[in-house]
Amino acid sequence: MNKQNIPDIVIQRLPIYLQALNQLLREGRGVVSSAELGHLVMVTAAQIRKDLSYFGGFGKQGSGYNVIYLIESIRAILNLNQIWPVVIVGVGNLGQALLRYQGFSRKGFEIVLACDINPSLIGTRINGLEISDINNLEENLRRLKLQIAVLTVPAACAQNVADKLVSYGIRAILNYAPVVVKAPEQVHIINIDPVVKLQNLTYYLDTKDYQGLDNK
Amino acid sequence: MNKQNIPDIVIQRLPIYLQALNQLLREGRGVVSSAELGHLVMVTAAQIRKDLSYFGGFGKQGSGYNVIYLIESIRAILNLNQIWPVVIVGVGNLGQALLRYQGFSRKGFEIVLACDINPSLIGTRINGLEISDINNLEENLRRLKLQIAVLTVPAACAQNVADKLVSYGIRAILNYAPVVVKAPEQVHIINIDPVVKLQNLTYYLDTKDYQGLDNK
DNA sequence: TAGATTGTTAATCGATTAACAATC
DNA sequence: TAGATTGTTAATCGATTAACAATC
Repeated sequence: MNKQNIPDIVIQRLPIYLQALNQLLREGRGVVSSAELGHLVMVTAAQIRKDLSYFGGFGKQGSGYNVIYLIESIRAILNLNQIWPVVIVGVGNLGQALLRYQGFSRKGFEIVLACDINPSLIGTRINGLEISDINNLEENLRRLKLQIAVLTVPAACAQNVADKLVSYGIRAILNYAPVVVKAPEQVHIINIDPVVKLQNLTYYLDTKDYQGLDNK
Repeated sequence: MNKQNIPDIVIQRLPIYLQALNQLLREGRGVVSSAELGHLVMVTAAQIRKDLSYFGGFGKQGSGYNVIYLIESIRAILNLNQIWPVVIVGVGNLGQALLRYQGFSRKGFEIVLACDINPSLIGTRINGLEISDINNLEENLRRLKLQIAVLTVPAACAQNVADKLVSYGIRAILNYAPVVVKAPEQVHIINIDPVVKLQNLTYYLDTKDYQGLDNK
């Protein structure tokens, strides 16, 4: 099975399956059927089986999937059997919060570098990590050989910073800045501007002062 | 045009178009073609025209779309011509960061309520807002008639808190907790656990200590 | 008018689901 | 063995793209 052939949308669902499987593990469950797992993550049983079948057969007819074995299998597929070092670029409110967030290290992502352009931040420590000067970014990235960057800079400089990150070897960017950041296709980018997500939700809500221009 | 018939995925793209259009507006651009807008947000020109056509015709043959008019049209479609009050539930690291984040209010989302279960937080102020007791959530939500909640509580209580939010009238949830939160179908939920997004990216990266179980 | 670009239809592409033989 | 559930194929469904008449 070739990595190229597997739809992105299948890969996107795997971490969610993993989340549910870990929950089952904590509850002491040994096996789970595609029907039950599907119920937990809100997808059909057929979809779960189809998604997994891209990578092989992990279940047993008649009983279902061994929870531990499926967890280990998905972790292997997603390359999660290692600690991934991460850089946070931009230590504003969001960047600081992510630095303090315990969830990353608990799940195998270690923030090993945080940088900013603000002189009053550079040299200070947050959660034990010293904030470095963004002007030393190239040197630091080349030394640490990082592949993953979390981008929490203002919109105005996001593309510029992203270009630099890519030229210094970054291969994956989690972008919180409110712009669509572009990069060569071998670089993977996920955009998660929270405002975009909220603006998506408001479409479905009742509004008090609707001033529509359309025929909705 | 019936709201039911429009694919969710179309609605998801509208805020991104808006983002790019606002950028064009700042640059002083008066009109833009579907080809150029598509280039900015990495979708085809045909898709932009198709997406917009669900709501009406906003362009002019020969020249393209008036930037200001299209911004106003999309804002109307997404119900953005009002300030949306929001509650943040759970004032840990992430919740605190979002409270301090300026991007929400700048884009029309005002955090009017923040609550937590931790007695040492309740009564303190962050960014001018007093943290309230989560035990008063029902009373506060009924009074403020909020429809949007940002969920930044630990995974273990996320579903429980979400159930309460729904029963108190919340209709949209932006969920940062690392679990798939379930709700009746008239309640809209977007999950944005950052770890899930990172786990998606690692699939595509080079790994040093691969221990695969599969045939990739 | 000539050139450009929309809005829309039909064709294509890809993802989801249903169904069931295989088999635990 | 009987019952259950997988893995996979084929059918269906839905989204994207190509093409072009309409028209600015």
